[in-house]
Amino acid sequence: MYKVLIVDDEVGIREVVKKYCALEGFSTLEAEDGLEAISKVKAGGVDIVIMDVMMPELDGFSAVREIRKFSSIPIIMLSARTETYDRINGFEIGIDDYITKPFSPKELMLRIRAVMSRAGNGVKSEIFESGKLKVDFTARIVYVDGERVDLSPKEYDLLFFMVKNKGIALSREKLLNEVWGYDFYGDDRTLDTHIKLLRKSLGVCSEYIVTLRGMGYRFEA
Amino acid sequence: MYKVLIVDDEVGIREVVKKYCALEGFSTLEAEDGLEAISKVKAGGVDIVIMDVMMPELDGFSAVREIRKFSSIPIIMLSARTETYDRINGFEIGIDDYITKPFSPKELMLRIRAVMSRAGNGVKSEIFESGKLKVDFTARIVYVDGERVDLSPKEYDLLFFMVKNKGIALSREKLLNEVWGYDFYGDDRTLDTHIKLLRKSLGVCSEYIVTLRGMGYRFEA
DNA sequence: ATATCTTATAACTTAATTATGACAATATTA
DNA sequence: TAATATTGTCATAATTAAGTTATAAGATAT
Repeated sequence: MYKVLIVDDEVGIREVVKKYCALEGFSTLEAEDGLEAISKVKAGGVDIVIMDVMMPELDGFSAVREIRKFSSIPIIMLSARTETYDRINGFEIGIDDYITKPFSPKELMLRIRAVMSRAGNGVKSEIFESGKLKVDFTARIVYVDGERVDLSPKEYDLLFFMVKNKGIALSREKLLNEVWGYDFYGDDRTLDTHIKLLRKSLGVCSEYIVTLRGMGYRFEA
Repeated sequence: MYKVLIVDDEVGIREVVKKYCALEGFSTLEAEDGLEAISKVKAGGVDIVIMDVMMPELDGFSAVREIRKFSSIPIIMLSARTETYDRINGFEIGIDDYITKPFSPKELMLRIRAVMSRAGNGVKSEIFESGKLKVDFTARIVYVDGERVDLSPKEYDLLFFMVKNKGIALSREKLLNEVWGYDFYGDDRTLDTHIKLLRKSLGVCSEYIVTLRGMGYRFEA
């Protein structure tokens, strides 16, 4: 069943949206500010977020920016303003639709349905999957054996580069240049260490990273 | 460098896409309507087109139809509608991908890259194959009789050099210089030993390495 | 055929490369 | 700012490969 997270500091707005969601057969979850919203999305189980722009603690745009760091969940913004600035800004940070206050609950429901179907049918994430490993490049999420695995930024970068170049022998130099940048002149063992960390994070999938002695590594899946 | 032609009548959208292209290292060109788009594609130098459907003068679909008469350039459509009709119609006339507004620029960039790599920027393996031996230089993998064989770095280097110079008589001196380096003054038997190891690894394909008594070796395949 | 030269092989020693754990420096987040 | 997580460095261990030596096997020429 669809779960909608309603984020607004005004309880009146939350109640209205909640009521209409119930009529449509969606279950709901509420949050009073951006921080609460972030932790509820992180906790999982949420399918779509309806978020107000103006809120105490953490405003809507900032909250979306945070959420987009770890999730590609559909987000619809509620904005009191109609200016182009908001629209552009919103799309830039990755919202899926916006609606200006005052809005008719009917219209909001229509938008929810539209975004939902788009998320399900149209827009597909770029995903790599092989064996027990699944890498969602769009959401920046990695699953090992069905379980979600948290990787550090460098681990992500390293894994992403290797997966994108799977089956290709990658020299240590190439990896350092591409993942760390051409201006990195660090320790010889830095790459080893991060390969070690990545392998540890990947658990049973660590074997996909093959050591090519005297050369570098290759990702095989 | 990649040049992206952005076709949209809304300057706001053009600006956002332009900005993200810059972040990705793509240079951009703009057009306000279909007619302008056609002439800019005709002028050349464009690698990919991002085009809105709804535009004055000449709409996106009509413009694509025109462009397809003289060019197979990758085209991604921006559509405000989600209806199936648009999708089908779009692919029919030869677009490469479509994305519905509102869209996240991040996703657009992913699509651009996907279309780019599909258009032929993908990595092709450099492979040598003869009889029962197959050498994948890109993956750095050797197959003998369909089975994968693990070679040590020196074995790889030696094999790669011999395969690259197949059919040519290679003196011991030449081999030592090229594979070991001009500064190597080692034992006389070092080369023998590695030829032995390589032959052992190659199994039934060991006969491809022919001994030229008093001279060196030749790779025959 | 056999003396002589060249190459092949096995066993061994040395060298090089990668993996790892501990820690310090740095950046992030609450 | 304090707490936390991430990144980079270093010393050292583990692993794998390379090089050397002695000897055997095989070719070549006389």
